[in-house]
Amino acid sequence: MTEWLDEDEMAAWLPLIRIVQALPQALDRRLREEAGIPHNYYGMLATLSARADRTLTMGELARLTASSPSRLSHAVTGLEQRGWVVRKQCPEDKRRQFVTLTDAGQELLDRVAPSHVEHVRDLVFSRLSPEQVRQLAQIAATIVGNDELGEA
Amino acid sequence: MTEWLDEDEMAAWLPLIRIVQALPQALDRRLREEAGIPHNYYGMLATLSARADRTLTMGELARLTASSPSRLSHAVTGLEQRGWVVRKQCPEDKRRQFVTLTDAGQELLDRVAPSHVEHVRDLVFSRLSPEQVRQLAQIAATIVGNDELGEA
DNA sequence: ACCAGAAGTTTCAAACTTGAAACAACTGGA
DNA sequence: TCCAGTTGTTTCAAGTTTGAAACTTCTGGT
Repeated sequence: MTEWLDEDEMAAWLPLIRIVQALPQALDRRLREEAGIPHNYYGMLATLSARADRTLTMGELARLTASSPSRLSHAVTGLEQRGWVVRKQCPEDKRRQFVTLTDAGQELLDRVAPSHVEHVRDLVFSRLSPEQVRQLAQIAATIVGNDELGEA
Repeated sequence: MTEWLDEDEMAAWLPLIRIVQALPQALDRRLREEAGIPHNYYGMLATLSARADRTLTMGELARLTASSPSRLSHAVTGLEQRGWVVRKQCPEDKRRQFVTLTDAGQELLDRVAPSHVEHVRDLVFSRLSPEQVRQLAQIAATIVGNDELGEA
């Protein structure tokens, strides 16, 4: 017997499902206008940028950005064509490929990040109390702790 | 001068961005296995099903599911080919099209819904306290209240 | 009644994503 | 050493999403 969602859960689920649908779309649209790339491409660049050497293997980057291998391969091809990342062979294990953020990629991030952050603030944090921000951090961390949603 | 995200906001943002990326993917994959349709197609059927006459216009359905007109048009074409919805002209305003969930569509929902609900519970609610569920409902409703994310 | 503009929907071409299959390189046990 | 199995990545074909442009129908002002 399946247990249905109760009233409180439903009151959380309906707006949450709306958020996971509409939030990435809103971020996507803005980033496409400003940088010509989708939101998760931006996430890939930002993830590389957070590394000391701006470098990760394809597999690590796929895991960190919750991307399928196939999707990441296509994405990196696109980013490489625009000159924002480069691929390099891993000398120790020739199956692997390194991906490195280029200077041009870093410049793109530097240019786009301020407006992106402002957008995030507008969409998510502007109307939440400091208390709610802390609650959200707790809740979101708990949800992400689920194996299927994959720990970053 | 752009204000950067503070520590608490960052602690909320990182897992939240992970959720909006990974949660729809997880729901998608399961629904593709069980029903052969993506998650937002399921959302369209469920939205129609919640109506007394199982009917909405294309525009209303697009708004309720946060879909672009173009995307909805393609989606409804696919759902129509599988026999789960039908289009009908609106007699009062011939620009509009009604979309109605068929019996076959309702049967699909009835068949798939229990496992889908269980999945949602697994991914989101299983580890949250009742208090956190209420907090999440508040927070999510506030975020969805933002105009750009569109009220349902 | 006319007609400019608005509203609702679909079509178009290009881009992105998907799972499965193919491919290449490493690993460990016989 | 050999070779089955595993791991990391790319290719393939099919399906989905996108914004813009096209199309049809309605509305309000003249």
